[in-house]
Order: sequence, then structure tokens, then C-alpha cells
Amino acid sequence: MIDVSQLANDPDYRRGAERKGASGEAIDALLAADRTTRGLRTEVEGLRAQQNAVSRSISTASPDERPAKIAQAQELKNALAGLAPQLDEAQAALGELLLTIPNPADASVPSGGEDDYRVERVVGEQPVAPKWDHAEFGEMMGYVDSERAVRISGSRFVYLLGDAVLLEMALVQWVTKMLAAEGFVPVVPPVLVREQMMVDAGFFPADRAQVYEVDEGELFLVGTSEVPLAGLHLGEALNAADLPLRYAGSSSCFRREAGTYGKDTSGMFRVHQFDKVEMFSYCPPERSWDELELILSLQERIVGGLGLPYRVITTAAGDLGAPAAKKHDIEVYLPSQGKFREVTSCSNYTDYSARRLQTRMVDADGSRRFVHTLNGTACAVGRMLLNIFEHYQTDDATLVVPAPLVDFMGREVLQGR
RNA sequence: GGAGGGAUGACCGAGCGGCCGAAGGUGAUCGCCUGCUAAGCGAUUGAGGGUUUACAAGACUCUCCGAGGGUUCAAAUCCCUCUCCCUCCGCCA
Repeated sequence: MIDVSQLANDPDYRRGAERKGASGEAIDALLAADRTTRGLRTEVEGLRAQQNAVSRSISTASPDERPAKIAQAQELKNALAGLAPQLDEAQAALGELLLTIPNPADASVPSGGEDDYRVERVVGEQPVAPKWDHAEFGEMMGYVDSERAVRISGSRFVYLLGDAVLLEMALVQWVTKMLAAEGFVPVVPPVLVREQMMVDAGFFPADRAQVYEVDEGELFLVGTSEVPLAGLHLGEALNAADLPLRYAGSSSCFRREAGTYGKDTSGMFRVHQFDKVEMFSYCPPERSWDELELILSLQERIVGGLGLPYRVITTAAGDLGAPAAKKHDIEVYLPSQGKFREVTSCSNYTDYSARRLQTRMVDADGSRRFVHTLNGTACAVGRMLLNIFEHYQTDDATLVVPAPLVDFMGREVLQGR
């Protein structure tokens, strides 16, 4: 949720929102709605104060004073009944406008849309196309079975089989151990959450179409463990000395992928269900930008540690999700496509999400502020596996185990099934 | 699925129409005491808004006793509705 007073007083903040597509009119409408709401509130509260005062005096009033006082209180009550609905209306209108303004982009974020990202660096050698693309290789080796998955669940589902499963577990373990060593508390969160949690995490109403509904709408399957991790400290006031609080969530993720018909239809690049290890930080505002760099550096350690060629980009303002002030993606070079494809992203939500989640921090002097929240992919298993399929296959149909995973696998080379 | 019980401040726990934002306790903080520690004594200790002001201090004020309605001059307290949690039985990974 946007900080209205900062929006009114800080031109840079306002410009950041405009760079993300918020119109000047929308912002002005919000500020106007805020002013009228405040005006009405002052009026209503003044009346209520009078009414409370008279009411209180009734209990101690002498019997002959009572009727007059009660009549006076009644009058005030009626006046209030006339004015209060106006305030309610103004507040509701304000509430709706509040949802329309995204978190302003940070000054360091390039302007523009999807194609206006800034490439920060390119790392690693980009090999020629392999003998088999990831989808062919997965099926051929018996690691991925989409045909049979279609029969029972439809398209965009896969069976993961054989050594690919062990590889997934190895990835999860390697990554989780690394993060635990960095102070991230491993978490297996609930993957079914209430509607309110989806709203608080900033996914509803915007991304409602992307989410599976369960139990007649009572619960929703999360598309990322970011949702339950964001809810971990819902409404809490965290001790500043305990920050940053870091979590590594490990869970299955479910996405409807509405509006992606025809995109990435082969293999498991884009599926409705996948497993992911996700980083999440609750952080003091003054160090959240360092925290974003930390998360990015861990992502590079993971992707780079697997020996995958990649680049780091900074997403342009117009392509940022509503709650993000800045976002970096890591894209791995996928040789069969000759393109960089996204495998991770990390965002600083600053105080935008925390304001809605009501997650605060208490400083040593007792003062309270909203925390900053950040999140980033540690390992989206499906995408990581398919990259391994392309980069580690051999011409005689075996798969070399990436060095960091050898200890977990107990082998250096995998055969098909 | 069946049967009950409950939701009050950081926590426990009273309150069941009117100085109740809320007794008491625990915890925490500060002070005293003490050779140190413990104990003891005293004090302080909820949150979120608004107005004013320098978005300071202070002052005034509103809201919050699971949520939403209602009755009343006045509700934590009375009445409806909902949600959530817990216990027992059944079923079950």
C-alpha cells in the first residue's frame, strides 16, 4: 500500500509511481480523496467527542439535569448519524484509489517497459545448441513424462521420474543448506491460504486469475511460498535487534498460467505445478538495498555454482509488479533456444507490502516503523533441471551431475531409465 | 461427519450497561536495596489514527476487549449474524 503523505510531499516518490504507469490524474484523485476524508474525519470526531462528553456527564448529573442532558446527547447523536455515512463513503472511495497506485520505482530503475531492462552483467560461456533440447532430453531419458500427465491432469503437468527426482532433491538440499548457513531459516509453509492472505500479500485482486481455488473458495493454492512467508509476521511488531529475519521457504507452487496459451508448451518450462525454494527477508528500511544485493549475490552463487551461463538484468519500471520498487532477474542462457530465459527474480518491496501486512519493527528507543520486505527465488527446481538437461547432457545420452550436487547424488554421471 | 467449549493488553486472567483502555498477576524497563547473584521494595509499561505544531516535544481528541450489524444518551458488558480456535468421538497421511 502506498504511503499517501509521502506521495503528497516527495516529488521523487511521486515520479517513481508515475514511471510505473500511475497517471497523474489517478495520483491527484487519491490525494484529493485523502484530503476530503481527513476533513470529514475531523468533523465527525469533533461531534463524537462532544457526544461522549455529554454522555459521560449523565451518570453524575442530578435527576433534574438528566432529561436535558439526554436530549442534548440525542441531538448530537442525530447530527452524527447524518455525517458519519459521508465519512464512510469517502473512506471507501479512498481505499479503492489506494489499491490503484503501485509502489514507486526506485530512482535506479530504468524507465520503460518489458524490453527496456538494463543488462547488469553477462557471465559464463554460451555453448552451441545441444544434441537434444531440454524437453526432448527429459522425455528420452525417462526423466519427464508429459504425455501420461496430460491423461490425468491435462496439459502443463509432468511426471518427474527416476534420477531427475533425486536431482531435484539434491538441488533443494544443496540450496537450503547454503541458505541456512547464511542465516535463512528453512521453512515448509502452508501452500493453501485464505483469501485475505492473498489480498494482504498483494496478489489479489490483480492476479486472481492465476491462482487455483480450493474448497469452494475457502482456500487458495499459492503460486509461490512468498505468500505464506509474507504472512509469517502478519500484524506483528518485530524487534529491531532480530532483523533482518531471513527465511528459505520450500514448497510446491501452483499457477494457472492463464493467458499463456501457446507459450513454452513443451517440457516443463512452464507448468502448473513446480517446486521452489524461495528467499524472504524482513529488513530494516536503511539496509534493504544491501539486502537486495545480498539476495542477488546468493542467486548468482547458486546459478553460477551450477556452472550455468547467465546474465543479470534490472527490470524496467513499467515491467515491475505493483509491490516492487526494484527487481533483478537472472536469466540463464538456454542453448537450444539461443536465448536467455528467466530462472530467478528478486525484488525489494520496500514498505509497500509491510504497510498492508502491518508488519512493523520496534527500535531500541521504542519507535515503530514498517519493515521492508524482500523476496527472491533461490531455486525454481523445474527450470533449474531443464537447464541442467541442456548444459550437462552428453552426446551418448548421459547426464553429468553438476559438481555441487555430486555429494548429494553419490554419483557423477546419470543414465536414462 | 457428530458433540461440546472458547475468543479481553507481550502473556495469564478478572470484569457482564456508566470516570473500564480495562482489576490482579507474570514478563519487561528504571530506581532502591545488596559483597556478587537471587530475593525484596518502589515506579513505569498497549496499539493505530486525527487536529495543532516543524511529519519534534507537548496539548486536545477519535478508534480498538475475534469480525460485522443492532438496542441505548451510554456496551468489553445486552441482542443478532459471521469467522476463527480448542476439546472429545469417528475417519485418515
